[in-house]
Amino acid sequence: MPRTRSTTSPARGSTTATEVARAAGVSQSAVSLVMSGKAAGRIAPATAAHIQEVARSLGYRPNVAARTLRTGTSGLLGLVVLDASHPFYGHMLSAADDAAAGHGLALTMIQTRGHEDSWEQRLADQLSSGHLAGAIVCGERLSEGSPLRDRRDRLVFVEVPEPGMRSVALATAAAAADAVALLASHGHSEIAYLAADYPSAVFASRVADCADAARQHGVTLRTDPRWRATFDVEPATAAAGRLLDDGARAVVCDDDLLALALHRVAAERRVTVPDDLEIVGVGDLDTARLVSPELTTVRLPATSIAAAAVALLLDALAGRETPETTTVETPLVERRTTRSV
Amino acid sequence: MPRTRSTTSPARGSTTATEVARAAGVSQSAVSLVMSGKAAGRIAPATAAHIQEVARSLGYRPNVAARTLRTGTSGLLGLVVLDASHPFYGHMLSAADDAAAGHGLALTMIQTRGHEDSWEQRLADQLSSGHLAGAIVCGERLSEGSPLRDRRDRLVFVEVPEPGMRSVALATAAAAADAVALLASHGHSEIAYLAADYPSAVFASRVADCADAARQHGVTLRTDPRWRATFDVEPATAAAGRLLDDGARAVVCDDDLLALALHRVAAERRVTVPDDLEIVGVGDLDTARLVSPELTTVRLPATSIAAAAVALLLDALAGRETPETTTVETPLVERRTTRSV
DNA sequence: CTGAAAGCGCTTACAG
DNA sequence: CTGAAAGCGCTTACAG
Repeated sequence: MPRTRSTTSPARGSTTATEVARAAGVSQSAVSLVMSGKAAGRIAPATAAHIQEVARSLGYRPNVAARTLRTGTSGLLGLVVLDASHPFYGHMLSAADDAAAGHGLALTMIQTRGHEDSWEQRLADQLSSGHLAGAIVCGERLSEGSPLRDRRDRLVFVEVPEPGMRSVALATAAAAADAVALLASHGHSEIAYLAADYPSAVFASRVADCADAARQHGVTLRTDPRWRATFDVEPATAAAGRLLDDGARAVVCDDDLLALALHRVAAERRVTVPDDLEIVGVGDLDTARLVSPELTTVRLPATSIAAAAVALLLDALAGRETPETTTVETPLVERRTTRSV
Repeated sequence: MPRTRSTTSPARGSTTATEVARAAGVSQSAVSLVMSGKAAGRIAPATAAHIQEVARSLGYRPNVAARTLRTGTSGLLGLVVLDASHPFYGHMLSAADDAAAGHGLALTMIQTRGHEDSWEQRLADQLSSGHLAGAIVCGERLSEGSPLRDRRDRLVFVEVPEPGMRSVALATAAAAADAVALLASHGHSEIAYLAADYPSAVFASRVADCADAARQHGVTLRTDPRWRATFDVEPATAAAGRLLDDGARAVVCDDDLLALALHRVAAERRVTVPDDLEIVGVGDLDTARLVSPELTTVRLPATSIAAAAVALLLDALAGRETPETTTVETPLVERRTTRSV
């Protein structure tokens, strides 16, 4: 007579290893060994095949919570991004998921937009609770006394390297220098900067790179609090409008979405691009090639970046020693919103 | 003398409830009760406060794998989308994550693009293994004999209702009718359809809706295998070019990205929009308003759709009875790629 | 109000 | 080659 299910235990529907073992006439440990691919040399091939068959016919799937509890590491990776609805981060998500899936891992995300003060704690909690095995942090740096400071072995930083942590750095400083050099060579003595209105470290780093480049080329980089906006269409077009009102003729933008907003406002006002206004974006979103004239922009190759970040994180989780920083090239792609000579 | 850690157990760093209990001088069950918010009337307030304090000082986070194993339900929801890098699905991801986080749940995704034949099995496995508590399926229908058939209580379908399953339906048929009516009223007797080259059910359903509407308006809806493309820039612009070569003057597109590609090709060829070519998209991506002329399109409100889907899924998981289908309105937004009379 | 104990479903030495 | 057993860290009746 089968044991009555204890009333303490919650209702559950799935087949367990014990049930497979009973049906196959073997021990539960034999089932476990076979299912986890550790049967070689420990279970007779015929027995293993029989177990496989019975497991298949019962639709058995090892319970991941039990496995995680027992082994101490989960199969979930976190990806911290500003906003999953931004096409670049969408690409990162997509590519990181593909890369993780290739290793039998799943991906979950943490959005920082609107959670600027809490994402670090939330991520730290998810790491402490064993929910996440590790995480990739895009575009952000750690705050003073961050609860993530001592998580070196479980974190990888992307876009803005974090000292002492594994990082995927982007060569955007070189791209910024190229952009500034290009605009300076067209005779601009002033370059305006259309900035993203988010506290993420990545944007602070982008203006800084441009300012450095401007200094080297003897050109002025102008910034203004009124030339800042989130990526939403209305604020972005409004900020772009103010920048045009203020007479900008050469503009570098924190992001393609901002560049596209400026592009749009220029078209509306019949400002000729690139003759009367030159625009450089960052990202090389698909849309950069769907507007006319096509956008000159700094290409951020999401697929390579995501692959590098996942590889670095897997090394970290496996305790493998790796060079601390991987650098990904981010070429300036000259298209039609800058003049060609 | 502290007990030596069993050599069988894997290395683990985190604080456990037992450690908190020891430090606080109470039982492990008291700690559990307090941490899960079930202390009211069971633990003296002073004791509870003390436990809270000790837990906080030790940085204690309940292990989620243990909780999941014990309670039988995980805190992870799945979102099945064609491709996370598509801005609409990026928005869905973003909004669904916000909605889920509001209930203490996390979100993970499953991409169908490139995994047309395996996503159902993969999702079924993740459900069976207890990895996912439930999932939201966007734009897809179940195949014959799908392993997901009997998962009614854990699934919600979005975009294309699945018979017998909880669904968030979109009123896109009405929008398609409006679009066709608009174009017909401008004197077009033929409307061309620029189609998405993915097997997802949602696209099949969109053409079908347009074909129905065309029939009702005595107008011909033309489709052609050469007028199909994925959302990548090159194939999309190539297909748009063929459609223009073939003389289309009024075009409905499966997606804004396709509409934008057509918009781009038209600009390149100096085809005047909307006078010589009218374009209707689907999605109302941000970019629809960043091109000039702005795109007429069917608005898909990702935030409402995601919120409705998460709400329905939570009802399902809680065993609450709900109406099977929630319908979200998807208005046709008339902008400048269609004529205004 | 509090604690001891069972048990969720696995993995992994260990004994045979 | 195989099985019995311990134990991962919780939640939850149950007894006091």
